[in-house]
Amino acid sequence: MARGKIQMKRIENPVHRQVTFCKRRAGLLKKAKELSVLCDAEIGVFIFSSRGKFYELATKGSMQDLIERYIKCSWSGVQTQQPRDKQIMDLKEEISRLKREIDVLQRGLRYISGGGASTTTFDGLNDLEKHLEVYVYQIRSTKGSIFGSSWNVLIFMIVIIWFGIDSRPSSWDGG
Amino acid sequence: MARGKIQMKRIENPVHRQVTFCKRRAGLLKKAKELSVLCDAEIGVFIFSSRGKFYELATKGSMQDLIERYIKCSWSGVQTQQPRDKQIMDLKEEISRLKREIDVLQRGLRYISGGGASTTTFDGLNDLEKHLEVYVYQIRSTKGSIFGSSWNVLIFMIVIIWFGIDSRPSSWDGG
DNA sequence: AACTATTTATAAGA
DNA sequence: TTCTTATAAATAGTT
Repeated sequence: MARGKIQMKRIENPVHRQVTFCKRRAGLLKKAKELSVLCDAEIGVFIFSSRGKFYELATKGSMQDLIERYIKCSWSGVQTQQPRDKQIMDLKEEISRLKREIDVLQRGLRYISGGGASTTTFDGLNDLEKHLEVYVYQIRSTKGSIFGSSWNVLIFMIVIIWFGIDSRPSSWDGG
Repeated sequence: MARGKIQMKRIENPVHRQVTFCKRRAGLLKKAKELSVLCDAEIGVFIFSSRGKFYELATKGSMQDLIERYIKCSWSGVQTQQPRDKQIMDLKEEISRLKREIDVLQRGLRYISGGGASTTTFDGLNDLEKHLEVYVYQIRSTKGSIFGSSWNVLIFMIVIIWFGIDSRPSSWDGG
């Protein structure tokens, strides 16, 4: 990819092949980590070199977990899972479910703050203004961009942030 | 990597995250294939998206073969159970945290709809009230970590979701 | 889905 | 190997 294009076929010169293997292996693993971090994905990579050397990467947890999950996704009939492994997977599924729930709310927040409503909506709450801030998140509010092209859902939110002096207000047992 | 650098952390905007996921997933799989071809390596990649969708690539043969080979190379023994117990505890803690987060939302909802504020605030939006739901959500305080014990900030939101007639489920990972 | 301005990755050379 | 650097690729923000 530099100083000239290369053909997409096996590099015959063993020295070049080895050098390229090192460089591109590092690049691939870096890209995998980045994807995992940026997009909250779980990624596993194995690489067996032509001479049998082995390299691996598992983001978020172990390769064992990833393989178990892979097996669950792809070979659904296999009975090899231990109860403990099943428990871990169930817990992870529950976490996913809860995160999805929160995600919906975040989408709504972005919708409303991006233009769906304005702060004038808060006129009725002016008496609190001394200790209020209104946070606005920025996002496009176009129908279809947030919910994909498939939901006709509009979400409005009012966000009131109350800065208390003490740790918790009595009417709200927050923690 | 273009039109500006990005921070290497989870992309919070779900739309941006999805777009980046699609682009970078394609890029990662392409790089894996290239490495395999150029350097005669055998490569397996799995990707689980945050919404649970699954993508894989196995160069030269099946993923099953790769996994068998992986197991031979590096999974000869079974790991001790202690790390697994710790993992289970960590997962349970995360579930607790997420549930607390949702609990706060529910309390906020009751608070707002019960007395603290009323839907009359939304007079200007009454025309939308046909099919609405109210959600409440809490987001991070300005002071510390999300939902840590040290927040003096409570955030109330009212969320009104309007379901349109031709709603269909959206697909995040669809591509 | 396309389009670019930029950032990254990297092939070749030192 | 490792560093450098010219260039190819990938991709973030935008349309």
